[in-house]
Amino acid sequence: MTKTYTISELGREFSVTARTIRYYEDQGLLNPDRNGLNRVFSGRDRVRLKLALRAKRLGFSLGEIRELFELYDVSRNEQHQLEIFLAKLDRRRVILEQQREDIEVMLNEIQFFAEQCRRFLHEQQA
Amino acid sequence: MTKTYTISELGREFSVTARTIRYYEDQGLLNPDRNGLNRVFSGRDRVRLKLALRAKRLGFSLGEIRELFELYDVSRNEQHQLEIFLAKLDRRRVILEQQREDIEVMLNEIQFFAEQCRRFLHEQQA
DNA sequence: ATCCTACTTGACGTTAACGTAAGGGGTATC
DNA sequence: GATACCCCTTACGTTAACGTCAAGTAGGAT
Repeated sequence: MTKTYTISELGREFSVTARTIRYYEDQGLLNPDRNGLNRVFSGRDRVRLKLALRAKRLGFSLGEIRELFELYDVSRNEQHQLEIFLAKLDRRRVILEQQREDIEVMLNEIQFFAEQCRRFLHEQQA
Repeated sequence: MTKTYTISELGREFSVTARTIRYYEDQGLLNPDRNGLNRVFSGRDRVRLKLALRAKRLGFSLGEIRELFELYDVSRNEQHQLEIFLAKLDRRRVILEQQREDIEVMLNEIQFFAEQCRRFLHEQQA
């Protein structure tokens, strides 16, 4: 008996609504079992939801996320598939590295600007 | 005579359509001058467009970007404004650091998985 | 004069990612 | 047996960020 989850349990854990989770199932990101009508989510579903939400924070669309999941599942088959997958991974790696650089720049800007603000506040008090 | 730009020049430089640039003006991110009907963009507009696009890549909405621009402009006034601004900066910093962590995790996963794929491909060839 | 090109202003269309409301089933608790 | 939850499906509504015409203007080149 591996652990299972209800829709509201997962919603609470990851701060998303049931609607969102149903939508993700609809889009092929999750594959819960059923107990009658009720969804029964596995640990695998939970991991996938977690991965999906992280990817979303990084600007992946749900379609892209599903693609990655599918490739992840299927890619143990054909060499050609693997090579395509590697290329996709590489393209995404480039984007991520660009994003990382963006973040560095922005964090620096924020810090610099916050510094300026604090200095200004100190001058006012003197 | 400081340098100016047409809408298509900026579009070319940053790989966005004229529609996008007009939309950004509409949303208060850019303030081009006019020569008759035609927009004339300043270096300041160009910088703002660049900043806006970077922020967008990081998941800022256009509304948030405008807010930051406005605060950046106005915040030299009141202390209270500055403090609010600092708080906003801090909230965004937390989000950015979360994103940075997400990216690190994802880049590691990608590298690990790519490694697996390559190993698999080598086995196939042997 | 006309043609080309770049620019303009509407205004309606589109997509993703949900929100929300309506109507209903199952169970356990008072 | 009514109340209270939790769950379900169906289906229409919403928002952001543009795309995509249509119709018109303004300036040079031929």
